[in-house]
Amino acid sequence: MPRAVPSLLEHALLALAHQEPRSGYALRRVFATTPMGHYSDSPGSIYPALDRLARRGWLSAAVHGAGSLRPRRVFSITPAGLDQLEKWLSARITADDVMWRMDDVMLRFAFVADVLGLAAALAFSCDLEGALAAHVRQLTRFYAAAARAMPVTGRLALASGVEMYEAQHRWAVRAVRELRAHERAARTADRAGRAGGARVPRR
Amino acid sequence: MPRAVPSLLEHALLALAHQEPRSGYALRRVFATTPMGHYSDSPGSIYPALDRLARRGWLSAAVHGAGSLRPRRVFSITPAGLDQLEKWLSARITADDVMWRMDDVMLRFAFVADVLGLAAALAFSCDLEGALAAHVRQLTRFYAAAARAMPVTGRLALASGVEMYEAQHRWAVRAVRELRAHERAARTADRAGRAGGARVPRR
DNA sequence: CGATACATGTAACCGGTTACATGATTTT
DNA sequence: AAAATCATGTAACCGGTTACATGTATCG
Repeated sequence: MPRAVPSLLEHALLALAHQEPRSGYALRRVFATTPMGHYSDSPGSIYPALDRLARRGWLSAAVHGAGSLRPRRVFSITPAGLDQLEKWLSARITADDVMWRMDDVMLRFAFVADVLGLAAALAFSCDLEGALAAHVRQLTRFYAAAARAMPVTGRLALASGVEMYEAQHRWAVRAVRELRAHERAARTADRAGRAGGARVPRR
Repeated sequence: MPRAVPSLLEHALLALAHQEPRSGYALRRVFATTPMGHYSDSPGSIYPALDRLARRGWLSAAVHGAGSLRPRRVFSITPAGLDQLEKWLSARITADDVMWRMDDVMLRFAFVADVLGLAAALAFSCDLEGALAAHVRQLTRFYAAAARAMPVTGRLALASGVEMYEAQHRWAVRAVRELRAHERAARTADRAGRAGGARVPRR
């Protein structure tokens, strides 16, 4: 019976395997060389996670060099895995998500256009922008009420939290704008392509 | 033998017990009602953590209602606990800290003035400001190199990371400024106090 | 040939999550 | 008296961390 809530690391692995089939080591390198490393590298977490995903039927491992002492496994996503990935990526963003699980939200954001397309990415961003705006309002109220009673650095630490969310919100507004522009560009290219004989490539 | 690296939750509990002796429930409530909840509330983590801290001799538990079926324990910090707390708070900030452990850094910041005083808080902020500036430069370089090859939302997600660090840095600059002002005010008050007969209270 | 990077794993440990259990006090 | 809230805990589960073990390919 598949676990109800896969870990962030498992989702990240699923999404990376969706981009292209990769070996365990190739996956590790992604975590080791990009800010994705926040979702934890180290063989001790990745190889067991890959095993779990394979056992659940979300990844399939093509074994290269089956006879040798060190067979290499290259992981690809399965239809069931893609289902799970899409389910994860298309879940609506809740107030709890932005309050407690921004790491998960941003990981989802990083892959949403890849898997679900530009329109879904745009919807995701709009949702996110709204949820962030609401959370900033709430946090600001909390700050106004609590700041007076707090010692200097405690207050500053709280202010930092508020400002991080404000920055994240400004970013979300820009993300919406950029994705809209992208969509417009894609539509224009599409129309030009159909009108003029598919001269502009879609990718 | 005490663990080498206490968890964030343990440090948070130590710091809160340092502010004033508190019961397990009172501590839980702090986590449940403030953004400190990010360091995890829930009895299943807090009570065992308090047990560990008491076993290590960093907290001492004053038992109220010893005979009853539900004795209450009020935790205070011990000299050994204060040692540990000071050691944690006075550790220099490294590049790794800002890259991988900003949650720990900000938790330390929130308590540093409380435990070590304003001067230490100011030094901490200056360090932090410098480390953040360096990290922003590094991240910006990475972004410039990687952005071109990335899909839209992946690039935007990365940009979000850069902007979060930039916002954190701007905050740090302001924190330094505010703490300097605070120190100046404290010194002035002190001088006025000594000159005019301790009329202005230090706290 | 030896060092280094590539590549894959295992196992012990630990702490956080979730869910459950229970008693005391206050409110309706 | 029932319900809600205050208050304290326990136990199973799970996954990430750390450290270790080992084999393969490449390069100077």
